[in-house]
Amino acid sequence: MKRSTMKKENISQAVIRRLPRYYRHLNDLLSNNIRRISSKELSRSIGFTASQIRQDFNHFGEFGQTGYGYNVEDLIQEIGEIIGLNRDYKVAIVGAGHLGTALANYQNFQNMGFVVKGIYDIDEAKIGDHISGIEIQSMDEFVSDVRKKKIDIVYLCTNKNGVQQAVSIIEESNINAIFNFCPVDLKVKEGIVVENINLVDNLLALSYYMKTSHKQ
Amino acid sequence: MKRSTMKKENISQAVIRRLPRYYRHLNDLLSNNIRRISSKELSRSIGFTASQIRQDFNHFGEFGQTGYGYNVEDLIQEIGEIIGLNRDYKVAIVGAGHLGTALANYQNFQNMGFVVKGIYDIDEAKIGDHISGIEIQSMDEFVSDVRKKKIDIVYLCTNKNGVQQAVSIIEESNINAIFNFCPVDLKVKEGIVVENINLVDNLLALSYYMKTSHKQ
DNA sequence: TAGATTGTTAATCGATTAACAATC
DNA sequence: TAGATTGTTAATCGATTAACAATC
Repeated sequence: MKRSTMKKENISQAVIRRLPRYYRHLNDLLSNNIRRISSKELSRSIGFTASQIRQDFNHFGEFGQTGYGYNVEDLIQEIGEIIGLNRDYKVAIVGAGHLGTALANYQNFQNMGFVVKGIYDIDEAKIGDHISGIEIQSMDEFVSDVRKKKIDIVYLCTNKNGVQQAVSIIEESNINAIFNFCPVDLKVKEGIVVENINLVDNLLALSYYMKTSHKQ
Repeated sequence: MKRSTMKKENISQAVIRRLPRYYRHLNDLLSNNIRRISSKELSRSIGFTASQIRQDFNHFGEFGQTGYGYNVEDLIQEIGEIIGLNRDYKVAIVGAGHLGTALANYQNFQNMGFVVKGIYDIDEAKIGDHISGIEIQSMDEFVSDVRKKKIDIVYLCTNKNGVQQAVSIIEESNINAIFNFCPVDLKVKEGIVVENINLVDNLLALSYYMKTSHKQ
């Protein structure tokens, strides 16, 4: 197998969004002790076409072996590196409400190497409390504290009113990735990557599909 | 303006996923007292092309007026109906962990008419506790209780191990919509609509884009 | 009326699928 | 070797964008 050559023409969103699916699915296969798989078999279990699977992988290198298929363990390693899972990430949570609390306790993130190192809020009443063993600090300390702690990512879960103020403070720090849970189209300065989770949008899509599935 | 004729050829996911964006954005415009808008102006503020906006709306009817544009209020009403917001929905939460608690308290869902009416868990220790004023009940009571309460939707937020058992129980009830927060590819019987939220997938996509935005 | 803007058809672009030579 | 399966090019499909006649 040729080593990940990272062609990187310009890989489409569609491809990138499938990478985590591959990663998760291949890990499931491995834990069922399946150590080798063809695109055809993988197609059957993951639900993408074999053609698409081969196309997807080929964006990043030649991971397979003609006439043999793919080594599951190697493939997990390769895709993990492409995604960026060959390291840990330090996380700050901004907004210590119910959602912030849930994310601080969310094991599936920690298991992937995303470790919460700080929690911040503007509400004086909350400061000093602990969530998941971490003390809630004031947003006044945010910029200096995240620099000290070398934080990589913010999980943004303030309420709607607090968002833009929080973003301003985050922009003052050296953080360049925001995982945004506020139902707002965030405006951030260049160089900051934003992944928006808009649960309301998803719920409304579900609502639409409920109606249509009924009818036919 | 012609009334929503509901052509319903076969509307693509891409279009449906934009509907909540329109709905949210138009409400923002209305609260800024903008009562009339052209596809061109809307394009500038929402970020889709004017052409796409007109195409999208035309899947559902003729909502505009030649030479004038669209009436914001009417458009909100129309899109709301298409999404299915002209009614309330009764929700049951399955899994009373941190995430279930956050969702029970999430005002943005309630504001759209999705009202939590029951919370269920298998953990005996939690049963009888209250979240957001609602008593946690045993999953043993689920089927009869959701029928009694006329529940429409389940927010599924058990841990990974509990998922399939929970799904079996849900399938016994008359519920046909699941908003799934478990990082698992759910298998459900036909007729049940599933909207999957996989936060890990989103976090991994963010991780990928962090790397690539750095490099260039 | 003249200008603006829709609804809709046609053109373009991009992503998915099919096909197949290369080769393990 | 024969069978299997990749990597990759070509064909197809679907979604987005452009263009423009109709008309308010």
